[in-house]
Amino acid sequence: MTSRSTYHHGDLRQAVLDAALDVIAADGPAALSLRDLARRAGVSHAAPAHHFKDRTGLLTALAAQGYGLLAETLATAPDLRERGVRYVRFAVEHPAHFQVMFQPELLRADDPDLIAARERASAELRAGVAGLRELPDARTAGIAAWSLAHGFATLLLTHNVRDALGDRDPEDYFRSLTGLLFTGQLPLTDGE
Amino acid sequence: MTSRSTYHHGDLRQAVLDAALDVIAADGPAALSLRDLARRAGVSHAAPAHHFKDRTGLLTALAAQGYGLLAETLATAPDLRERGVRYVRFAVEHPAHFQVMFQPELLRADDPDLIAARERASAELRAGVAGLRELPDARTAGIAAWSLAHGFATLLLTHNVRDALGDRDPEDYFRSLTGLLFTGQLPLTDGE
DNA sequence: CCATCATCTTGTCACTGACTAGATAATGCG
DNA sequence: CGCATTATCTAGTCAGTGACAAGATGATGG
Repeated sequence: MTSRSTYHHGDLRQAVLDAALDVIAADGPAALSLRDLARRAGVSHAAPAHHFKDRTGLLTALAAQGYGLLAETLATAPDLRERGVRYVRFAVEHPAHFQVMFQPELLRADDPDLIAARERASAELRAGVAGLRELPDARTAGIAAWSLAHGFATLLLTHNVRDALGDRDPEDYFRSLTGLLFTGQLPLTDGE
Repeated sequence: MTSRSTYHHGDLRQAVLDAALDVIAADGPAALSLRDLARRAGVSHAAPAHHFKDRTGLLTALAAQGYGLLAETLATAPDLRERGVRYVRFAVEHPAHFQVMFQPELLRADDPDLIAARERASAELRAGVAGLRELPDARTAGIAAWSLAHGFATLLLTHNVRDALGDRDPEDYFRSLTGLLFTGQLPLTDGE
């Protein structure tokens, strides 16, 4: 990849995005360097800027891509619990996307692609509780379910549930979490 | 603060930590520059390095401080629900600490102070479910409660629940979340 | 066939983190 | 009290980075 016969790369945009995913998954967004990505793709140090304008542009493109993937993943889930499971699965399978999506300081908030993709994912999240008509406040219920899945996914990626997990599959573990919570087995008060 | 009569600053360590909290709360950890912090404190660009070794050292010190604060906050909570509420409150009142604490790539994982402080906070989290003797698996219950609080706190700080929140107090909203979840009002399957 | 445009290169600038050597103050030990 | 040791801070330097500008190369369409 270091030497190239053609002057043009061919698909530099995707090559840079893929390389960025590797770097971020390994060492986080802070370790990401446009010049390093350029070296990996075998192009000059300023080439990536033409596709993403700047560092923020690259991260914004990644986040938009992530929201798109998440929306796809959620779309075909049969019920609310499965939506949660797929949310967790998305975080595990696309850790770099997930990290970038939820660090707004790294992104250009007014980017049209980002806003559109986020809205698609958001609609899928809302769809998960839309059918629960007996609920007084579907939106609050949605936030509750989202919080649970997002929190577990985040703690998973930040290595905070390793001991509890053991060698169990994260998705299975999450299923048992929902079972514990939603059946009212966990009392809130008078614990002692 | 720019000019200083004495050669020594007096309390440069805390001054740098405080300035770092401001920067991170405003623009995230990525916007943090040791040289900028030095300028704010009115010292030379290399002075902070003596207190924190490097950038990672500074962030690790912040994280350790954060875990200490969190442990203190949780210690006096009367029951599990109130522990969750205080977890959310901590995230709102100390957003910079919270962000840094849960980005392991930014930290020195083997730092003794960090490990000790994290263990103190972890013990307080476990204490929240320790009294629930009727539970088959207190550890899993702890992860469930932690996930919910952590997820809500994270979504709060990343501006993902603004619309749902309106002008309500985040803590109150979280209380209603727990009420909704733990009483089994939210069916998991057959949503449609 | 040529004009236009997208893509890539080269060169440059200010800024940053990390390191080194040396200056200055505080501390403790005889 | 005097002096050595240590903690703290300054000044200088280097490689790496993001951003920008100007120009080269190749593709595309009228």
